[in-house]
Amino acid sequence: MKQRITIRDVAREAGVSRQTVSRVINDKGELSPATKERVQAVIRRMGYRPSRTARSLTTRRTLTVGFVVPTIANPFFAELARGVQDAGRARGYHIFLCNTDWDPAEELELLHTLAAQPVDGIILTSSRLEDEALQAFADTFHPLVLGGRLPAEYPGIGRVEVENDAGMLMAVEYLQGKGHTAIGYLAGPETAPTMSNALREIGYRKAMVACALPNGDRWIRRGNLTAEGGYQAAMQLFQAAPELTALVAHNDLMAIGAIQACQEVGRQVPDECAIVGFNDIDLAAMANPPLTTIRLDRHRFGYEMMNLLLEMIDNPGKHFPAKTIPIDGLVIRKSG
Amino acid sequence: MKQRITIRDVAREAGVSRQTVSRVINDKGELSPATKERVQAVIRRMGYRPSRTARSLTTRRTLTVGFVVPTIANPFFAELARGVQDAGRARGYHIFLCNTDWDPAEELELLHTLAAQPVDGIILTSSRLEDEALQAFADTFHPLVLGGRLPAEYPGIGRVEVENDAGMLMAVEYLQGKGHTAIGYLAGPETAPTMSNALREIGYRKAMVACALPNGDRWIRRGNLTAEGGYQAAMQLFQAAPELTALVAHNDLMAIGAIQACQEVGRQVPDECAIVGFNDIDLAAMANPPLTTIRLDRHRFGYEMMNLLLEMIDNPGKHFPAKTIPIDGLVIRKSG
DNA sequence: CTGAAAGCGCTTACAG
DNA sequence: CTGAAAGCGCTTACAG
Repeated sequence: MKQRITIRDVAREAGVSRQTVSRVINDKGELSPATKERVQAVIRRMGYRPSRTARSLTTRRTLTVGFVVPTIANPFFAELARGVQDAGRARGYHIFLCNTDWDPAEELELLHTLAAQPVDGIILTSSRLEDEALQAFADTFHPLVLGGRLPAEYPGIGRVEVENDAGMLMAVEYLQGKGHTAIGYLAGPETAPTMSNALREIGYRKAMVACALPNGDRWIRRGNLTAEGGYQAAMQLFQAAPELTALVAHNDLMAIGAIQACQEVGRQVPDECAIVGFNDIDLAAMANPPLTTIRLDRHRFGYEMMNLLLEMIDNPGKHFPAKTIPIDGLVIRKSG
Repeated sequence: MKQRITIRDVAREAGVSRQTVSRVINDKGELSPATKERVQAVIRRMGYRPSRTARSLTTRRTLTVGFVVPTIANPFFAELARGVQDAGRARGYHIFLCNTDWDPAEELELLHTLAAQPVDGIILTSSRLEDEALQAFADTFHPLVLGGRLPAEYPGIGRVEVENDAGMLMAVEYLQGKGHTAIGYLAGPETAPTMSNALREIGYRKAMVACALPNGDRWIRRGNLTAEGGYQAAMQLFQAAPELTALVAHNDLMAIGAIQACQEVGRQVPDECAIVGFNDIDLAAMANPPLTTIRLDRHRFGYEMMNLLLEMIDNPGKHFPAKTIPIDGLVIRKSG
């Protein structure tokens, strides 16, 4: 790398002190227009860019946040990431991307690494950590924003939740309206009750009860939150509960896998098995048949998480209530 | 945030100088086992973690690299990102994720921002920048690794390319073997000849010539590199060239969109229109019908880019030849 | 085997 | 409106 141009070089060249240069790059304090302009000209000419590292050391701000997801290869989290970045960009924030692969131990390790990085804050989605572990971490580092799960309030932890119950109710009511009574559920792996998988599954169970539909564990099968996982869970369900005429999936990827499973066992979608997804990822419209799904604005979700984090960074110690991302409604396409 | 524990605190607590603490955390220089152990105990007890920022300022290493993609919402780039991260993890490297949305101006701005960040190196995929702009940037900052495009060799620029020609030849030969002679191409947006879109399109054209098949612009339509883009390009092609019996797509997402288009115009896949994708993203197997596609190991691609970058970081000034990621072959499923 | 000094490139009070 | 001094938390030579 070439010899770095520092604030000292600019100062010498412009015939001012380093603080003056600092003032013009930060647009802070009173400056005579003349010197300001002169310094700016020198900066442009020399191609000077202040070192973020040096700046971070004194300001204790890194303009960097950690964004932790199970896996960025899942389009849902990728779309979330875009929202996070867009919200951060205006403030000059950069994003450290981290994947946990759903492993709680890995997740905890990552959090500590990020804290030492250091970052100004962390957005943690679909955490698999127990509430106690999260709180212990928050005691040593904050702000921390949790996306998609909803533990008890705790200082230093911001929460952004999804209206899972409302979404699931929409899905089940819609299917019931179409005459379905045996509606199964493709669930994610089993987790503690405040984690996102569980939250959505609870939504399904509540919805079945609210619609006075028979329900219980026998119409639920678990799988990874991928198309492959949905395929396998659906295959098991067809075996165990052939009476099912409709399936609601934890997410669109699993729903796409379920379509695949129907194809394989010779069930026509939607006539012999209706399928409803959740999230409405970009790909949902391109499934075959196109997916009927509950729409959640992923970009907005990411955007709100980042905005909350930024507010927490700007107002240390202040408490913010949990934010809720509304369901945008049911998008009716061809699968159900 | 709590009061930071610094090397000074540890030194005082352990009754040694700061340099000694520095030596034990970096495992560098001679230390008596006794002091080493004592200092380590204090570090553990106090929960000390060295500040990366401070360390970066003196070492001029940030253990951070920039990873620039058109959009992480495309699963191909997301899978690449996993490979990059996995290669970096062992060395303690973190990844700054950046999206350009295919905009060259945005891309250039991002590169400069990353350089000022600063990062130890940058991986740039599917760059839309002209060779001159890339070289001018490399003059001020390196190492830089380019993925998927292949400009002339240039100091400070590492290159990792994909065997587009071989892949396209496989696809076309396979289709020809199935009796197809009218094989269309779903291309990405038009770009300069060294950019990835163009490279793959050239591969298709060469393959058609090599197979002595009729070809030319009339069997090519462009679209965005998304399922939606593939859908639209395919619709145009069905209109303009109904004689086509097979379609090769720039990537799997576009191929999935093409299946959608077939569905819409009532063409059976693969009987009335065979479709072959490229990359074999995770989702390809879950398309309906499952996608026949050219397999490229995305994880390996990402991994190799990061490894090359790491080698360049470790050996400044040294020149490395372009790496080539081989095609893993044709994966025959149901769409073609 | 261990320590004192200087410095990385900035910003933050404090003067004037 | 502008500058001199100190400091952020480390590491890098240099001594001894």
